[in-house]
Amino acid sequence: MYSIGDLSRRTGVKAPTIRYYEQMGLLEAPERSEGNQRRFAKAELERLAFIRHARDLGLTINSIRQLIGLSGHADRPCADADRIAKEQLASVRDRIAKLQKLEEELERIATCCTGETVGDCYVIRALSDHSLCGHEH
Amino acid sequence: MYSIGDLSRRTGVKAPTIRYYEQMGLLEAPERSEGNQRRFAKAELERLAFIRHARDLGLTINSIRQLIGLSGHADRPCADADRIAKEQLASVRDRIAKLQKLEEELERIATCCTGETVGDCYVIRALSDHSLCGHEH
DNA sequence: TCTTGAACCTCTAGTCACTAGAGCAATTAG
DNA sequence: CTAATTGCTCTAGTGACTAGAGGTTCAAGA
Repeated sequence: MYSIGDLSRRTGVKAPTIRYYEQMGLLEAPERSEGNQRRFAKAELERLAFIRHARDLGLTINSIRQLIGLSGHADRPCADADRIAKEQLASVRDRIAKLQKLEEELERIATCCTGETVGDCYVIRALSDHSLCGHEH
Repeated sequence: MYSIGDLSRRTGVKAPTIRYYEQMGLLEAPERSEGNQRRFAKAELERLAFIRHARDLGLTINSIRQLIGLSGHADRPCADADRIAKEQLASVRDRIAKLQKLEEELERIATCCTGETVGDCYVIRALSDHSLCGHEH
């Protein structure tokens, strides 16, 4: 039996966040002590590790809820779980591509500023004038 | 003189978002028609394009407010503008690095699932078990 | 056994950058 | 002149937490 603080230390998830996950239905309401404090079993520790891991991978609370729903039915085809992971992968790749364009452009903007005052600052001119951009966005 | 809809079409920023920017102090309160509708001058169109561009680059509303503050004083050194751009670049690079780790891991997870049912689904096992990860996160 | 201080409880509100909707008023095209 | 479109303000919702108030419980030392 772990207190919320134990769980927090073991998983690196802050206590208010654990309560939030419970509220969002990712964790089941745990047992309580006589004084109404949460007492978690090992299964909950493992589930929280799962949630933490999935969040680190960028899955939304909703996706995680779906995965938890799936894992309750070990006999069902795993195509859904696979689909969720693939969707997540696609979205991550998309975000990377967008950020790389930004990187390129910010690089140009931030390294080309040779002006002494704001009046001739390349940063500000580049932000004002889209035509200075290397590409569309 | 542009209506809010004109401005929206010209900059690709939705009308409610334009009002929001005004409320946040990024745009000055524009003139109004007799019937209390916003009428924007060309300067506001340009400033909105600036804001749009900066938002596309991932700058926060706060950073943009700072830049707008700077650009009002064309005689001040542009080191601040430069710093804001550099900070932004660093944060973008950071995000890219993190996402690339995720990509790697999701790739492994999503392409290795050969199980037929959730019970032996690699996706779910990998999410539960951090030790299956290729690296720390 | 008592006491102290840390950890815990619930509840509300705040964050960011919008977005959606209700319920009206003004403008514009035919 | 009328109908359709566009605009107005205001409130509330989003996601995933985080912070704070104001109170209760627990565990360890004296």
